[in-house]
Amino acid sequence: MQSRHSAPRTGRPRSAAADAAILAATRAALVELGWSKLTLGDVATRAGVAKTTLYRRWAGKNELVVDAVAALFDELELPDRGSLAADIEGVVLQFAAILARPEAKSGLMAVLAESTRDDALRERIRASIVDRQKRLVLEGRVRAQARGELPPEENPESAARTADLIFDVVAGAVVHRTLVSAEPVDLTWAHAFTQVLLLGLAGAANQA
Amino acid sequence: MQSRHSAPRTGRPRSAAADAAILAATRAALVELGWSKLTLGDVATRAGVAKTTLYRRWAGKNELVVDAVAALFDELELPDRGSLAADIEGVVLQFAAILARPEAKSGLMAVLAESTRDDALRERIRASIVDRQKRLVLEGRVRAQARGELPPEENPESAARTADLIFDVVAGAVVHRTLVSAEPVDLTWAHAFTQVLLLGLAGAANQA
DNA sequence: ACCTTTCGCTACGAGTCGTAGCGTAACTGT
DNA sequence: ACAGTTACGCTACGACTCGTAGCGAAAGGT
Repeated sequence: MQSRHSAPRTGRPRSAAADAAILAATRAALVELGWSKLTLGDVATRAGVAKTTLYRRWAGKNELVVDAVAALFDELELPDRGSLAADIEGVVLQFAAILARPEAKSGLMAVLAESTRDDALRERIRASIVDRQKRLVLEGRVRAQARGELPPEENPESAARTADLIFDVVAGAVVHRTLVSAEPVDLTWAHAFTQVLLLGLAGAANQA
Repeated sequence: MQSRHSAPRTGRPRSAAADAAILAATRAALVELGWSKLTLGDVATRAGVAKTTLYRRWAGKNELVVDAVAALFDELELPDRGSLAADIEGVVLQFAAILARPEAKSGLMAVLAESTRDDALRERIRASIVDRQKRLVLEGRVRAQARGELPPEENPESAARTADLIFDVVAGAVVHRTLVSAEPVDLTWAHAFTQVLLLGLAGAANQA
């Protein structure tokens, strides 16, 4: 991430191990303490680095937690289960499994809350977390079109709007179920949800 | 809320005006500062009360913000627009209008984040905010059944599961659209969303 | 009048924040 | 090998917030 400005070629390089240790320590602190009681000094101690090192790399708590949580979403990928319905179910379960982890819950929601007052933070979240999920929606559609389960899109503009709608519905429902309702996203729920979504989209396409 | 233990009949009564001033000051502080930079001392100053008064009534920042945000959801009600689809659209737009306010965004998300590590807080949120929304789903179904738009439920258990699913999808999608995608819930979106939801539910009911 | 509870105010130790300064460590180009 | 450059660990610091305690005064009930 910080290689946006090509790294300086001279001087002592930043320790990649320290980066990993800090992010791991941040996640551990999120699990034990939650967002509000997490202190940067504590994270530094857990990671075995000096507090100043932490401040040299991240501007503050928000940015640090975004990076720590973003790593959790690296494992997200679109499984090929043979049908569009099964693919969606797989993604829902995968996403839910990540959200079930306490560090993901408390960390992600807290930075989202802060992002309402900080556009730069929202952009960081979008780039490192949200877009990674959105990509799955687009890939899933392409794959379903290749299978012949979906017609090729006629109007690219309305296709983009539909993709956005799907994304908000899927991610929103899973997050709400996990976080607000505090009930598990199990096979039963994922199946019922997927069915409603697919039939709704099919019906809307027929009516249009 | 604090009348759970019937108020003591003797001594100086608590000032109701102070309660209102504190909650209003909390919302104002949320707008200006956001969650993380909101301090109880600042809220007390804004409300014109002593900091100690604040601590006598609320255990901490979490509980205070929950009450302050909960008041925003008092205006939620189910409009009678003639059809199930129109009713749902109305609720979606109403809910979105509340969520669009900055104090609702930052406050609600922050306490939700904290509630992942505090069961008592989650219960408080559920009682004072979430259930008020959920009630609308149940009322909407009853009204639609009276209109003949929905069949009377056969299995009360599956009916409860369906209501939970609807609730998570509606609330989740609106929250995600507003907060994560950071795009407005306008008439176009609300209409498209409602159509997908209703057609999906109808299709799922036919297949069952 | 008397009792009870709340209120505003002040003061306090404890903890966190983010930064500065310093000497040392690690790596690069000549 | 050596000088230049950057990262690191450590310590110390003022500023701020936290949550609580103690006090006298205010506001109500009986």
